[in-house]
Amino acid sequence: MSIRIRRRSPVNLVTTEPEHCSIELRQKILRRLPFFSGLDEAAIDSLNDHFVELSFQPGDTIYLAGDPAERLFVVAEGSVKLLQHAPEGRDVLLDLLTSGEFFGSLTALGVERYPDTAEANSAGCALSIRSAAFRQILDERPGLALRALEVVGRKLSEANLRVMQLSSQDVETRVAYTLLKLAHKLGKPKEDFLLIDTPLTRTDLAEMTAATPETVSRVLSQMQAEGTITSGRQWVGIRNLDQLARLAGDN
Amino acid sequence: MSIRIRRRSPVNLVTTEPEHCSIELRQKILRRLPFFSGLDEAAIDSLNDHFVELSFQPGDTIYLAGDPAERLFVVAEGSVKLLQHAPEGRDVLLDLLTSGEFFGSLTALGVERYPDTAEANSAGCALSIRSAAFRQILDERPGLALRALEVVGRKLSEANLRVMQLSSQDVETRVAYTLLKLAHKLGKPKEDFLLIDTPLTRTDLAEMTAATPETVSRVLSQMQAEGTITSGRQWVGIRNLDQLARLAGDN
DNA sequence: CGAGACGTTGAACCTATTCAACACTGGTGG
DNA sequence: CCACCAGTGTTGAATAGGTTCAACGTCTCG
Repeated sequence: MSIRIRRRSPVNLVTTEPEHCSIELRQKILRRLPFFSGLDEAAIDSLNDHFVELSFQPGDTIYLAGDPAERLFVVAEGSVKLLQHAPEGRDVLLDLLTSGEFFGSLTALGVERYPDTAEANSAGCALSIRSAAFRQILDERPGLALRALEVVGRKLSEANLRVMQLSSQDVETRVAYTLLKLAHKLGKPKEDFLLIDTPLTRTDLAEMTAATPETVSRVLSQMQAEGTITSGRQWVGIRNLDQLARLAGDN
Repeated sequence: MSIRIRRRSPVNLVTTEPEHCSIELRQKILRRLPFFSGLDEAAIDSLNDHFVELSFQPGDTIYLAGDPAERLFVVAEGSVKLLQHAPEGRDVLLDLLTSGEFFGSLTALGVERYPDTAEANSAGCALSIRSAAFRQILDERPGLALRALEVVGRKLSEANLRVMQLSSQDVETRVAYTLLKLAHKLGKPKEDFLLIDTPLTRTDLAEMTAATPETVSRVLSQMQAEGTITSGRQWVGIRNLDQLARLAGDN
C-alpha cells in the first residue's frame, strides 16, 4: 500500500574535514554566542587564547558521567548527545546540542564531576576551556556570570517542562513535541519538507521521549500515514508543522 | 491483620504565629544561607533592607505560572510547593522547598514570567526581594552570581536525574527515592522512626512521582507491611533507611 | 455529630513494553 | 561488482504495570 520514496538519506553523513575548526571558525563561533555579545574584539581574542579545539567522529565519547569536571565545551560544528545512564540498561538522551551550545562544567561549576555523559552524534568539533580559567573569567566579568545564570535557568525550565510531559502526556504527544523542538533547532528546508538535519535513529527518539524504539516506530508510521512527517533511515522531515504542533499540544 | 497504631498525626499542623518572621529570624536566615556566607554584618544588614516578608497559610498561592517574574523569594519558615500545571488536569509537584531555599525569579532572571507556580504547603513565611534589586546586587558582587549559578546548576542536575527516573524506573523505586530525599531534607527523629516533618498527602507523593494517589497508597501499604516505613494521614515516617535506600536503587 | 477530605482496596481496562519474526539500507570485503 | 551482514526499521501478538472507576473506611474539624 505505502509507496517507498526517498531511499537515499538527505542528511549529510560525510565526515567533516579536520580544518573545519579553523581559527576563523573559532572566532566566528565565539563572537556569535549570545553569551559573549557585547564584548569587543580584543576581549574575544583574549578569550580565544583560553580555548582549545577538539574534533570528533560519530560515537566518540567526549566525557563520561563521573569523570572529573575539568572542562567546559562549546559546540562549534556538528551535534553532541548529552545523556544520562540509567542504572539498569537503557540510557536517557537529555539533550541534542548544536553549534553555539555549551556543555560540560557550566552546569557543574560547583561540582567536581560531570553529572552526565557527552557523546558525538555526528562528525564535528568543539571548543573547550578549563573550568578554572572559565571561572576566573566569570569572576572578572560579572555580566557574563549573569548570562550563564540565564542559560542554565532556561535549561532548568526545559528540564522541568520535560518532567511535566513525562508525568502526564502520552508517547505520541512527547514524540511530536521532541520533533518540533528538533525542527526548530536543526530544521533545514528541503523541496517539500523541513529536514531535521542530523543523524536521528528511532532509538535516539526513544531515549529522548522515554519510550521504546518500537513504539516510536509505530508513532512515526502513524504520523507519516497522516502526512504530518516523512522519514527514513536515521532521518525525519516535517511536512506539516502546524499539525505537528497540534499533536504536541502547543506547549 | 495489621494493627492500627499512632492515630494522632506526629506532624505539627498548628498555624505558625505571625511573629515568626521577626527581624531576628530574618537576619538569622540570611546569614545562614550558604549563598551569603562570607559577607560581613554590614553587608547582610544592607541586604536585609531590600527584603520584605510574607506570611502564608497552607494552600495560599504565592505566585502563579505565567505571572510577571517580579520577585525572588527565600523560604524562612514552613514549606512551599513548586508546581507545574499540566495542560490536562493533574499537576506536577516539582519540588518541596524548606527554610533557606530560593524560589521565584532566580531560575528566571532572563525570563519575564514565572515558569511554575508556588503554593504554601504549611503555615510559614518567606522573605522576598525585587528581581531588579537582586540583579543589581549580583552585578555588584560577582561572587554571588557564581553561587547562584551553582544553586541553579544543582537544581538542573536534580531535574535531569528525575527525567532519568521517570524514563526508566518503576513507581516503587521513584516513591522510595522521593521519600529518601524528603527524609534527608525534613527528617526529624522520633522515638522509633524518622518523621518527614511536613504535611504530605498521597496525592502530593503522586504528583512528585508521576503516579496516581491509588498507586502510591498501594506502594506505601507494601512498604509498611515490610516494616520499611510507617505512615498515617498526611505523614510518613521512615523505620528502615537502609532498606528504603535499597528500594530507591541507591542513586 | 456530621460533612468533607483523605486513604485503602478490588476489579476492569488500557497504554506501552516485550518478544519475535521479518524487511530494508548501506558499507565491506572477497 | 556483487554478496553478505550488521545495524536499523517495521509490524504483530502476548504481556505487564499502572490507571481508572468504584465502593467503602477513617480521621479531623467546625
